[in-house]
Amino acid sequence: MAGLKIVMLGTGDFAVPSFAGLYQTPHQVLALYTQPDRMRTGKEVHRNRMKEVALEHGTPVFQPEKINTPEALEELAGLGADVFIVAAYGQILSRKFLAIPPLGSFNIHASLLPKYRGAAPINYAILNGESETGVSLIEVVLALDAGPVVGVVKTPIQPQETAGELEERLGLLAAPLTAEFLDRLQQGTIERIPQDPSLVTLAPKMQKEFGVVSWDKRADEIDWHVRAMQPWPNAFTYLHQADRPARRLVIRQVAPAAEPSSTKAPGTVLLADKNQLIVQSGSGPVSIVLIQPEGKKPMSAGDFLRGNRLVPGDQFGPEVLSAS
RNA sequence: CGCGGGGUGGAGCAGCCCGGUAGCUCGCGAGGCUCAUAACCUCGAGGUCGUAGGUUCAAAUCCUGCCCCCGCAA
Repeated sequence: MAGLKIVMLGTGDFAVPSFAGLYQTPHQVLALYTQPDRMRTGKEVHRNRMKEVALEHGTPVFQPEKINTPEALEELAGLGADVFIVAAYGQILSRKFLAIPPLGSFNIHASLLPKYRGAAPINYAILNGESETGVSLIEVVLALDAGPVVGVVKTPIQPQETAGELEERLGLLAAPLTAEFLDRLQQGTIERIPQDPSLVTLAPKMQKEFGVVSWDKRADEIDWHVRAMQPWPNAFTYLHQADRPARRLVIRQVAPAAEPSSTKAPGTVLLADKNQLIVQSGSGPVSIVLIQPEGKKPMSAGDFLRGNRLVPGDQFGPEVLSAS
């Protein structure tokens, strides 16, 4: 039996293993749809690894500005695909889009649906201190990430895992799930399990302001936050010292600490010796492990303190401190 | 041509504006002190100051090109 004819729609690195894995299956990749190359960082065009994979295999690449225009849909329909696979594509799909493939459209989503519907499921799973997450394969319906689940794989979140690291791991887990699903789809043996509406939670897109560290949270919550914000937008705070302008600092890793106990305000530097930088949180001290000043690479607290004299009483906090 | 910071012994920084003997906190090595130590004291090794050129009696420092790293912005 010949394989299914597939059109892949995806942009993010999360989708790469699943996409590349399709070439190892009997199924046929007709085309890749991915976002236009307009994302730029400085002078360089942002790398689109999905596009690179497609080009390596001689697969046609389409990059319409809007997928839902009549012209784009007509072009898409003309490919004659059996099924669409969507993963981190970045565009909302219309009713007419969904009507095209005979076997349907399926989305690879990086959470255990119905938890964390939306653009940033991985970030929210870590932010909320979940112990477990995973990848869900769902049928695409008009409501965002609301379709029935047709496949799932779970994995524990590792103690120091950042959102970027977890995304990479989930991307790898998604590949066999997707390949195996396509076989079942062709055999007509898939099972659609509806999502329980009472368990739905949302994970809206990350924004820069989400990176601001709230020192009045618990130490473990600050750890979750710092990990959830990587690699973007990054957890950041401002260091306020007497007679100096505030400095913006990215916090890359923290760890709850045992000592010293203090009743100082959250954000207050409690200890700054040669190896340790300890700050008061909303629930005891928290140790800053890796820190990154503007224009510098991440460095250990010890390295940072060698070139930057901090004393107990210095304040971490928002850009402008409220009067104490 | 989006804005900006940086490249100084192994690490993190100062010095640059106002050119004139390479500095600070650590690390490393030797010795000392100590019951002992990541503590303390003494001594020491280690640097083409990113790179190419220019100005100058003299350049880490001023000027120009280039390379590399990073933050913001998306």
